[in-house]
Amino acid sequence: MLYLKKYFTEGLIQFTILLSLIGVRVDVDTYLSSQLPPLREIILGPSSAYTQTQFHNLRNTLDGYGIHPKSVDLDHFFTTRRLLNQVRQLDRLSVPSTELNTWLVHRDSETVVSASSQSSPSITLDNGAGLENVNNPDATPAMRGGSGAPESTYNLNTADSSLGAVAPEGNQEQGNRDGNDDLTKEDIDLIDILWRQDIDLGAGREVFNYSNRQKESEEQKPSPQEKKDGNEEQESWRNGVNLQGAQPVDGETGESIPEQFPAPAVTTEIAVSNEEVPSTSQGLPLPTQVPSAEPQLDLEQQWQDIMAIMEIQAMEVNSTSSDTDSSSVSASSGTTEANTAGNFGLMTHSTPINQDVSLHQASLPSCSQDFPQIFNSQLDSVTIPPRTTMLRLSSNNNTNINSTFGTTNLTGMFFPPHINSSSNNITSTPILPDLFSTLLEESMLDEISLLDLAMEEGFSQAQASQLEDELDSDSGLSLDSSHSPASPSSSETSCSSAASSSSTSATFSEEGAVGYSTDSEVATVETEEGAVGGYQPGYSKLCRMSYQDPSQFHSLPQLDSISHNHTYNLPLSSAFPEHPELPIPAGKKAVRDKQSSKLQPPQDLMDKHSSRDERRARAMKIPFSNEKIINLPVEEFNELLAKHHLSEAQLTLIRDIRRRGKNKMAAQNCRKRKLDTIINLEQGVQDLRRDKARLLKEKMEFIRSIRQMKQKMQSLYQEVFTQLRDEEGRPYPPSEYSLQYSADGSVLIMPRGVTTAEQNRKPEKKQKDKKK
DNA sequence: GCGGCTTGTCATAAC
DNA sequence: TCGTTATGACAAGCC
Repeated sequence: MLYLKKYFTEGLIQFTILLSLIGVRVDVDTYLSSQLPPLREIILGPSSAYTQTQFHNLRNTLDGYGIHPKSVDLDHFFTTRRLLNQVRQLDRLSVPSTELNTWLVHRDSETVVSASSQSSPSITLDNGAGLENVNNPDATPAMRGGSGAPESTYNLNTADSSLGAVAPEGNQEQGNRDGNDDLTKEDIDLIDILWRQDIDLGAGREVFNYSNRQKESEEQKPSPQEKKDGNEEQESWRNGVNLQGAQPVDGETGESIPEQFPAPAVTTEIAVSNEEVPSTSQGLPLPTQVPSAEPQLDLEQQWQDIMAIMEIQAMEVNSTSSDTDSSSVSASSGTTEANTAGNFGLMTHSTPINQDVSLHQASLPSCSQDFPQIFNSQLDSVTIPPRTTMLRLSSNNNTNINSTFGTTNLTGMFFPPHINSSSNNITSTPILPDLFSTLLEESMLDEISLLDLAMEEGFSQAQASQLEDELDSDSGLSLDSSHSPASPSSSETSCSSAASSSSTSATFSEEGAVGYSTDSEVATVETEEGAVGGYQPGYSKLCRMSYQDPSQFHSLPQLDSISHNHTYNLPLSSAFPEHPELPIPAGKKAVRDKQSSKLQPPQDLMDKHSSRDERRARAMKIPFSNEKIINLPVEEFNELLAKHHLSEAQLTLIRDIRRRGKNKMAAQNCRKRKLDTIINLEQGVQDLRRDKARLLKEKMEFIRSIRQMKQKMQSLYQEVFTQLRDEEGRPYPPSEYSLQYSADGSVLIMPRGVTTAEQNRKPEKKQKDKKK
């Protein structure tokens, strides 16, 4: 049950993100209240611990004490909207939505047609098959019996016409046996769940409680009439959806609801709109990933892969920026040729965002040439191999989705998020490497000429030297701006990679942050709290991932460099003479701990993993846990103290524990905040450097343009001067005369050496108006 | 042994 | 006044 619940919730979160990315308003608050630290931190980003918060005030707004006010779990409550906005700004995240978009909702008429048997070139069926293969490559009817519910959510290509969306392919076989309408009750139930999730994203989490619903269904089962009623009920709400119009919109979420075409056409294609109806089911599909061989290759992993690819692509794209721009523009304008976009799989994936993509004609260009195999293995099964059919994008019926995913966003999708994230100027940022290289070249090539120009054509010495300095500084700047090892971008990238890879570990901490624990987790924390008692910047300061047991990461090569194992919470012989232990080297110590743990009684084992205060509390026989002592609100804390008759020493210890515990968390928060500040400052520096580079480039362009104008002016001057004749018809020798421009626009020919004062004194002496 | 890093703790100011 | 938080400083432990 927890298993299902967890994956339902994860899927829902991911689905929510996808919906957000495509512009559908989703109230995440409801869903983010679940305890999913890794996902949450990946999705939501920085912990609230980075911001100063009046926890006392916020506490009153929290529902219960399940989350300690200082826990980073509080993120759900006061950072959701801000982070949701950030998520929406992450164009890169729209890539997975492509996957979503390709999940065709298609409905056959009453007849059940096997996807594989379809001769129609419709991508729909293939997609459906692909989806099934992807999500459950080993899917068999037998297996389906075990996890049929989640699987069924993936099979979008079957023929449950009433739903128009969800019916497992596997169930097609069953349907062949039992008839199309003979989906198992579980299937219908699940479909019901899926549908309700989709149309009512504000639903409580109990909606996803499969067993409960199963119970309900079982209660309904006995009576065929009731069953029939249930079907009618489903039918009714389906109809209700249909009645909402061509594009029904969920009133609560604003999400569009898939169109239901009443006509029993063969392979009726449903225009996939932004609503991404299918996504409805997509919230659930995630559970089906569970039985897959590598469930850890989830969305985050794919995103990280994509990010890594895009970083490479960004470089390549920069070399052919014009092509990129054109293709991206064309893609966004809805006149794209898929083949053109095929070079950029990500962009191609973004195109289905257009709601009028006809999936019947849609094809997803192969990503194989651009995507590593790791991603292909995920994507290819979802996307269809290159087809000759092209992605048809209708531009006449686009909703605001198109405005949301305009050219800019599409452009932004090609570049690493860390580049895009820091600047409002999305389009300018991606060309940074190119810009710098250009600047370098231009700097080198033009430096001399610019200085010459400055000297010759009016630039002061100071200006010239300044320009020279700027050019020099720019050169150095370009070299380190994007490769700074300390830059947040690289850090984030590697960190994200580590985080996503870390997701392969099945033992995620359920806590929000290392060192933070809720009361409900006291038991586990007390036993599991070990080496990492607090904030581990190595893999949590940037990733904001939290793990209880760092040993889980020792197998991860990405984290090899982060092998700190500060066992502060392990027994401290120095602090406790009563437990004298010789210091043991960490490596051997771990081994020894492992070995000794088999022999030691539980009490000793607990001591091993307890903090000093915990052991003190045990020694003093404090009747409640340290977590309670630390985390309880003061009222409850005082009540707790009053309830037990405690000695003065015990009370003192308890208050010390509380003070130290709170201070420990405060210190962790403080350090996090510091780090975040540093990271933000680094980001700001990079932004400023980028701005400086841009301004320098503009300046150089201006200088060049001024130089060109001056050259043009010089040529005109020569042309005019050579045409001038004196009273006798002889040309003026350039060595003796020059043209002077007066303020009123007139042009005077003056003997060289004549000062301006003289010119002012006798302007009429040799004045000749030249009307050009 | 030394230096760097991380974490816990204390003291103190501020709210 | 009390409780809590923030933060600098220090120490301990690990690598």
